[in-house]
Amino acid sequence: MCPQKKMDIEDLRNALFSYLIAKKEDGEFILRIDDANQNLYSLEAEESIYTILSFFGLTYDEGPKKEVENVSYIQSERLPIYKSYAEKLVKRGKAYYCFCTKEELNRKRLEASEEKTSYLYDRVCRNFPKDEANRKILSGEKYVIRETMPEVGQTSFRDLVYGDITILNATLEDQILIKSDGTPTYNFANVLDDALFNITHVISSTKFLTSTPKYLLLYEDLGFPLPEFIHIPEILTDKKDILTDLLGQGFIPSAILNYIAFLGWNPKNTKEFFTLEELIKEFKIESIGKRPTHFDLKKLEWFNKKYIQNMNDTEYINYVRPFLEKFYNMEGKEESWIHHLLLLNKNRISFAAEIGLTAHMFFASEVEYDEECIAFLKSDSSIQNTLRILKKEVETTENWNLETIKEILKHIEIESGVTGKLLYMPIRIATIGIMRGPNLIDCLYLLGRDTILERLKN
RNA sequence: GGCCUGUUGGUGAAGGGGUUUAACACGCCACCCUCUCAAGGUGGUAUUCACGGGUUCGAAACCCGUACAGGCUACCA
Repeated sequence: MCPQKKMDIEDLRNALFSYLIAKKEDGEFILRIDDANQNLYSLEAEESIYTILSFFGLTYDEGPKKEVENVSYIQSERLPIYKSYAEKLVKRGKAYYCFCTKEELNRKRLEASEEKTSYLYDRVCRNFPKDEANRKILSGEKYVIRETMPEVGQTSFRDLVYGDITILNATLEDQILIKSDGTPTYNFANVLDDALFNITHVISSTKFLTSTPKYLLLYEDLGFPLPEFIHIPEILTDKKDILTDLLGQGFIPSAILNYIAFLGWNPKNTKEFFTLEELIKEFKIESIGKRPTHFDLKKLEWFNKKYIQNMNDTEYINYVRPFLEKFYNMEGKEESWIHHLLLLNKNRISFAAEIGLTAHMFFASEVEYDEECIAFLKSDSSIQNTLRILKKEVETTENWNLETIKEILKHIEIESGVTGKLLYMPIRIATIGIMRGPNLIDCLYLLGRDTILERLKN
């Protein structure tokens, strides 16, 4: 994991797939923090990795918390190791010191691009005599260590998702392993760490697909056994920080995980609900897709709604209540009232924060009618009479409960002679202020006698 | 510029030469239920698989081109 920006949806999906593959293969899921570049490091980002992984139940078997044989999984603490391996490669003739400056290289690259040709490092330092190189280094001259790439032939590997990938060696640059400040490049550090930690399955974004032959060559030069390579498709989104947003809106982790599992994978049957355990059982590397997928909020909302519907009442109340309390002041509200309100919205909301919208009518200090309401109130001559009777009935009702409210409605029906929509809609508009909402009787009950009389004043 | 990968409805996708008049799910639309909305139920929603050629008795599936998209081509990760 990369501690440069907060974990987002694609990082989570990648972690999920890695987790599933590790469990599937009876292996270990290892967390490594790739913070070799301290300039780009962000503490907030690193912490988000721990909190999010644990929040989603993707527990790692090994990670930065423990130290194993004095080796931490945080790269910055192991910088000397990379250097020593690079030196080893130099000794074996698989790598060499290079004294070319950035300026020189940039100039050459620019010239090449002006001529519309590609530039690969021209390998001027490749055949530098060793003792002279050592002399330069001793005298304090800056250098990088580059890998000696083969000039002819091709390099192939089998990706478990994308199949056989072949790259011409002539297109490979003598890649830098150790930068002039002595730190390893990302590519080198990763390959070395993966090898040193005996990583068997390298799962990464398709972004690294074309770099993989380079990694492969590094494994060979280093003399390590090759891992399996699994590249997984990109997730296309038009927004950033989606995950933070989702969590803020109260989306359920298991619902997010369930949805995310389908981003680049599917069970090849029509099953759609999966727990993490079921995913472990049914996930197959062969079923990972090749094409980039779009993140679809609507579908996630549907999943989340289904998860809400599957909760029992207690679970549900515990889930949404914090959000209700965040939006509205619960002072003086009875427990049973809060529960009634919450439950009334159980199959109306897609995610917890939506309670803020659906419960609005019970907390608004005043109701404002929109044009549709106003038009309706004028649509029939019986309406004013209905409301007049409603007011009278409410005023004379002592006990305010679902039963008495039902009776009130019955009385209005008899006295006014109207039924159906013409009976209910005016009451609905006059009390909750909108034409759409939950069951009227429940609404009236929750609103309470006083609020209703207040709203019926005008 | 070179190289790699991908392209099935608005979205996720199944299907890997013939039972496909392209499954299933989201979305959307209509209807039913109903005081309204939501939920639930029923149905509709792809003149056909990016395009053009080829192979074949037969192609969404195999091959070749083209287009488009993304990635790599950094002393970024």
